[in-house]
Amino acid sequence: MNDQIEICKSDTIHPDAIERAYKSLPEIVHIYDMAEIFKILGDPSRLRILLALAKEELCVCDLATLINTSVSSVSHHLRLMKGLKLVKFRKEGKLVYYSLADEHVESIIAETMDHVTE
Amino acid sequence: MNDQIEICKSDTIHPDAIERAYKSLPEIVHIYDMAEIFKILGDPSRLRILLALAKEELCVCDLATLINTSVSSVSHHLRLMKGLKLVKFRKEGKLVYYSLADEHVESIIAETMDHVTE
DNA sequence: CATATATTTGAATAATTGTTCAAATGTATT
DNA sequence: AATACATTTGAACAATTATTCAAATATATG
Repeated sequence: MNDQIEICKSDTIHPDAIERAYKSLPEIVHIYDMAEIFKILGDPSRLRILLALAKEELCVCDLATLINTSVSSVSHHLRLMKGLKLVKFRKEGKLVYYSLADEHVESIIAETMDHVTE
Repeated sequence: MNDQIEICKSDTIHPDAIERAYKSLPEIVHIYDMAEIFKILGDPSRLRILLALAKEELCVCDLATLINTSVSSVSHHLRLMKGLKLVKFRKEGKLVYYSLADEHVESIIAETMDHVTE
């Protein structure tokens, strides 16, 4: 076996604690879903977009002006966030208006803001 | 200028909305700090480590067994999370026990869990 | 229909990152 | 001291990703 090189010799140092912790873990699929969301939130440009949308409904062009990047870049970010249901949109003529999909996004960011400002 | 190719022609489609949104944004440094935290949370292995530590204090070896990866990999993850004050540790002989640094981490993950399970 | 503007999309590139491997460090035990 | 085991560390590699550029759509207007 390959594992023995890296894995601890005494395979289970605290078997009971491991067992309890293991049983408390959410379903693996939910863990992957959460990781995907956090990965999306882990980019300053996207965070700024979401924070802006928490305050105002804005079109793609507004967002590009606001965070000072290309329209294309903003559009790519919005596509990712649409995919994870973090933002929603409505079309009005040439323009596409984006806004937050639900209040969870705000809560998650607010909680993290608390963490970094304390 | 280079900008004119990508930036919208009508530089400000909704100047008032942009202004309001801009003023509501947190300081840029906090946005970058938050992004760093989310980036760290955006990995399934690290999420599992944090979720396990939310339930039990565990040593590096326990964590490696629990999430079925190498000790080295776990150690690298823990180093990153230590750096962002997401986990804390105490040494006891050969062993190093890790636990969550504060309850914010749990709240952030819990809020996100709500989002993915609804 | 032709033009103008907003948005989307796909490919390419540069940068970041998770894991592995090998070696080093720290701490007990014989 | 020497051995054993837990943990850390650094370098290397493969995979992922943010941005840019160019081109394609979509929608209004002259």
